[in-house]
Amino acid sequence: MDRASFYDQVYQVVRLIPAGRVTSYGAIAAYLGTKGSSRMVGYAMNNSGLADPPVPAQRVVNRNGLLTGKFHFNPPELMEQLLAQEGVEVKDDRIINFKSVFWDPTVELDLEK
DNA sequence: GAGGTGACTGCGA
DNA sequence: CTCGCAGCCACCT
Repeated sequence: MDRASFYDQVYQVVRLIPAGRVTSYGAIAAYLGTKGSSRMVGYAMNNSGLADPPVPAQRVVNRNGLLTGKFHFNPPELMEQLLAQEGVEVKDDRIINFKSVFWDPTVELDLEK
């Protein structure tokens, strides 16, 4: 149960994000049941660079599709480069057609309904 | 053990 | 569209 830290749970979900798609911190938080604690998701990503296997943090953005965490990459511009590599267009630190590439774990993973 | 922090979100103006 | 305010809670010092 609590064997896996909140961090690990976040990493697992992020790694399930298919290439060319993105999701929001709130979506992940909601999937983990900590909907009200979207901040914790972002906080967990703080160690994403140290996680193993690596976490595609570039596929995680805020609710506006804005690359809020780009400055946590090294170098910062790496985030949009990785996204562009996967076919996600980024303009002015924001994802173009965000709705089209949005990947909601609560929908894609919880196929109950 | 207590306090501060923050890769967020929703709502009101 | 943008800006500001408050709530949220696991992790770190």
